[in-house]
Amino acid sequence: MAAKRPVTRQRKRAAPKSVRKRRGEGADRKDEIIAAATLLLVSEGYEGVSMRKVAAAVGISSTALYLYFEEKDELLDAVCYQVFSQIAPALDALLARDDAPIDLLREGLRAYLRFGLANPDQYRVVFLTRRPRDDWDHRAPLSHIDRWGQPRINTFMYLVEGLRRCQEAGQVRQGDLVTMAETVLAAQHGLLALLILSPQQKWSDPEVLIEENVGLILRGLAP
Amino acid sequence: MAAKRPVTRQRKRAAPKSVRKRRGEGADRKDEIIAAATLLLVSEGYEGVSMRKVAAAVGISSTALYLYFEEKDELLDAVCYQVFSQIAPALDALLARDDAPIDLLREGLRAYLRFGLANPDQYRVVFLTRRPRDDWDHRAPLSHIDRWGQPRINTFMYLVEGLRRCQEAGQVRQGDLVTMAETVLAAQHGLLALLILSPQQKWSDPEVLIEENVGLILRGLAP
Amino acid sequence: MAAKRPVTRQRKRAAPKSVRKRRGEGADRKDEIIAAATLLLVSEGYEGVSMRKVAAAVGISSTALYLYFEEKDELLDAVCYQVFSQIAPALDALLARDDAPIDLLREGLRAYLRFGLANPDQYRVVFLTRRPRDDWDHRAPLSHIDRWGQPRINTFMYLVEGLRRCQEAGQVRQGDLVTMAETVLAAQHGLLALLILSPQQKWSDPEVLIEENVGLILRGLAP
Amino acid sequence: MAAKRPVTRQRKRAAPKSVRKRRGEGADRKDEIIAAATLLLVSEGYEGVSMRKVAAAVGISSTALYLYFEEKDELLDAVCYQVFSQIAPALDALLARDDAPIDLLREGLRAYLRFGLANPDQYRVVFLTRRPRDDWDHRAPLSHIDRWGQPRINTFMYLVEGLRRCQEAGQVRQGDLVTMAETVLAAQHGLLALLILSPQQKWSDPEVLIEENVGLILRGLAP
DNA sequence: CATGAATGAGCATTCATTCAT
DNA sequence: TATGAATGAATGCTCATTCAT
Repeated sequence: MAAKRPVTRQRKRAAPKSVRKRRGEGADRKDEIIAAATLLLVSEGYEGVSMRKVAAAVGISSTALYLYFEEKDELLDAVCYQVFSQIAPALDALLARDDAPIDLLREGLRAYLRFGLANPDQYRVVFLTRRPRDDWDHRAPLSHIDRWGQPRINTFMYLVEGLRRCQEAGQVRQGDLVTMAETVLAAQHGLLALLILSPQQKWSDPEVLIEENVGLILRGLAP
Repeated sequence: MAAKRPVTRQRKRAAPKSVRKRRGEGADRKDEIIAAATLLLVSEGYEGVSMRKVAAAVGISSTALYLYFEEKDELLDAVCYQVFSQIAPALDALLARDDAPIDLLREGLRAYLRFGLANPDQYRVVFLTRRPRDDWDHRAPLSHIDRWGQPRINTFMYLVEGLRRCQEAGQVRQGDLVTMAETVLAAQHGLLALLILSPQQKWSDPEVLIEENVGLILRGLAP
Repeated sequence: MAAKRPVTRQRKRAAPKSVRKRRGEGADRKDEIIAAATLLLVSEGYEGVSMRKVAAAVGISSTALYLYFEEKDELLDAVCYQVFSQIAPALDALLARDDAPIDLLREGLRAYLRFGLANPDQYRVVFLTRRPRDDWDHRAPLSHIDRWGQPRINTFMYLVEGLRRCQEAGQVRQGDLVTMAETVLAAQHGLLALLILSPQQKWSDPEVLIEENVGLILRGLAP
Repeated sequence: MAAKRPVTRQRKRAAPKSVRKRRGEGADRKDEIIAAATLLLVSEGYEGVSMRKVAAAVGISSTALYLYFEEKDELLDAVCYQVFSQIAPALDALLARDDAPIDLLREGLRAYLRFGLANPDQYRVVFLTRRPRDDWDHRAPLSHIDRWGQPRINTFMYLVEGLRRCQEAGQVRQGDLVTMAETVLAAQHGLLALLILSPQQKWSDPEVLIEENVGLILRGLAP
C-alpha cells in the first residue's frame, strides 16, 4: 500500500547542509526528530516509518522535517548512525580491559549479537537492505571521518583488533586477520539475518543460539 | 405496483479495440509473469514489486495478472518456489552418495555457498527478503505436503540429516541437531548475505572465504 | 529450507458443471441464473451482486451470463420481476374470497408489508432506487402487456380495487380512489422504506409496526 | 443550500504544471467540497460518490480532500449534517407556539411534507439513501451531542413531543409514543419517498396528497 | 452454447515532496 | 523557523464488459 520513492533518486547530500543553528535549538529539534523516528522504526518497523508519522510524533508539520533532513533517507541514516554509535562505547570499554584476549573476544562476539537482536530494525536498515549506492567501507579505520565529513566508527575494526590480540596471545590460529574477521563477522551476521528477517520462524531460543554461535566461532578459531 | 421493464439499454462503451496485446498461451503466460516478477524482485526488492509494474513488464494489464494469481502473495509465492526448487536436486544427489559423512557434510556446505554465489539474485529473493506474511517452516520434514496440499522439500532438513549422520559416525560433537543446524546455517547464510547484499565491498576472494567458512564450521563442530 | 507453495491455488468452486445441458434447457439455465442472483441479492445485498459472483454461483463463466442477459441491470430486472410476481397470486386469492371487503383490505395491507419485509433487497431495487430511466406506470391496469410486450401485473391496482369494494360496501369514506390509494400506498411504502433503508435503527417490533400501520390506515379511511 | 461553487473550473486541463490551482481559503474550501459532494450524492446516488469525482468537481486533487476530511465517511457525514440542520428551525418555531396541540401537530405534519417536497434532493440524501454504516439514532434526545462530539438535533423527537402534547390534551389516542411516532413518520416518509424517487409518475396533485396524508394520519390518531 | 483471456475504468487511501507564505 | 495547502504517483484490487475461438 505504501508508495515508495519513485525510482532510485540521487543523493544530493554531497554538500553538507551547514544549517546554522543558533542557540543550540537546531540540534535539539534534530535530536527530537531522530528520537521520534527511532521510536517509530522500532515500534512499527521499517515500512512503518513515514515522514508524516514522524512529523506527527514530534508535533511539527511534515514540511518542517525537510528543514533538518533533505530527504527521508537522510533521516533514516541519522537514526541508524545514532543507534549504532551506541555499540562503540561498549566495545571500547571491552578493548580497554586487560582480561585474556580470548575472553574479551568472546564477550565482544556476544555483545554484537545481543546488540543486533536488541535493535533489529536498525540492524536491518543498515546491514540487511541493499541501498542503491553504498558508501560504507568495512575495511575503513576504526575511527575516521567519512566522505561527508561525519565522524564514523567502524565496528568491523573492533573485531580485527580483538582477533589480532588473540593471535598475538596465541589463543587464535594464524592467518590473515581481515579474512578471518570477515568469516567471523559472516557467521554472526547470518544469525542476525535469520532471526531478524524471519522472526516468525520457530528458531531455537536466542540465548542458546548466541552461545552456540560464539562457541562454534571460538572453537573454529582455536589454534 | 408493477414489476419492471426488461431489456435493451444503451451500450456505454462502443469503441472497438484497435490493437490487441498478443494473447497469452496458458502456462507460458504464467511463466512469463513469474519471470518478470522475479526480475523485479531482484532489481527493486520486495517493496518494489507491484502488480502494476509486473503487468507493465509483461506487457499486459494489471487486471490480467489476477487471471493467473488470486493475489499478490500468490504470485510472490510462485516466484520463490520456482527459484527454490533449483537447489534441492544437488543436495539430493549428495545425500545418495556413500562417502564418509564428514566429507559429504563438507561438500554440502561448499555446495550451498556455491549455489548462493552462483545465484545471488535468487538467493536474495528467497532468503534475504522479509516477507510480511511468511508461511514457511524451516523445521518441516524434508519431504512433506504443505498446508495447501502441495509437495515440498525442505533444504534445512538436508543439513539436519547430514549432521545426524556425522554425529552417528562420531565425526561431529553431540548436541541438539536442530540448534546445531541453525547455527551452521546461520554461519553460511551470513557469508552469502554479506557478499550478496554488499557486493561493492572489498571482500576477500570468494573461494578463500568459502574455504574459511567451511573450515571454521567444521572445526567448530568437531567432537 | 523450503520455499513456498507454488502456483495454482484451488478454485473455491469445486466441481465444474458435471452434466451438459440438452436441448430446451436454455430457459432452465436462465432460471438457474436468476435463482443464483436472487440468492446473492438476498444474502449479500444489492451491492454484493456482481456478475462474477453470479457466474461463479451458477458454475459458468461470467461471459456466459451475457448470453442470457445483455447487461447486469437486465438480470436484476428479471430477478425482481420474478420475485414480485409472487405476490400477485396471494392478492388474487384475497380478491377471490367473499369476506367483508374491509377484512380483505386489512389482510391485503398486511400482506403487502409482510412481503416487503420478506424481500427487502428486491423491494429496494424496485421501489427504493432511482433508476435513470423508469418506464413504469402505477396507474396501469392490473393485468396488462407492457411496451416491450411483456405481461405485467400492477399491484397498485389491487389496492384500488380493494378500496373500491370497501367504498361500495360503505366501509370506507368517499373520495377519489386513486388519490386514496396513493395515500395508503405511501403510508405503507414509508414503513418499508424506513425498515429497509435503515435496518440498523432500533425500530419497534416489526409486527407491532405492521399492526399500527394497518390500524392507522383503516381508521383514517373509515367513513 | 445553493451551489456556492464560485468558480472558474475551466482551467482544468489547460493549465501547465507551473500554474497552481487557486489556494483554498480554509473553511471556504471545506464548504466547497461539501457542496460538490452533495451535488454528486444527489445526482448519482450514494454509490456514485467517489473521492475522485468529488475532487474533480471541486477542481483539486483527490489527495487534497484528505486535508479536510480524514476519510470518505467523514465527508459524507458533513454533507448530511449540513442538509439536515436546515429542518430544525422551522419545527423549533412551531413547538414554541401555544396553539392547540392538535393544530400544531397538523401544521408540523404539513411542514415536514412541504420541507421534503421543497428540498427533494436533500431529503433523499439524508433519508432515502442507504448508508453502509449508519451512526444515527432516531430515538436520540432532541438535542444532544453525538459520538463525535458534534451537536445534533433529532427531528424525530419533535414528532414525539408533538404527539405527547396531543395525548396529554386528549386529542390523540393512548399508546406508546415512540411506536406511534414511527408509524406517523413512516406514513409521511412514504409519500415523500414516492414523490421524490419516482417523480415521473403521474401522481395526484401534491397539495391534495399532502392534505390526504395529514388527514389520514390525524383521523387514524384520533382517540 | 460456452469459454479463457483480456481490458479500461474505477475504487479509497498513502506516500514523499514542494512551494508560497 | 515553520506551516498549511497542495500535488503526482503509487498501492492492491474489483468491476462490467468484450472478443476470438
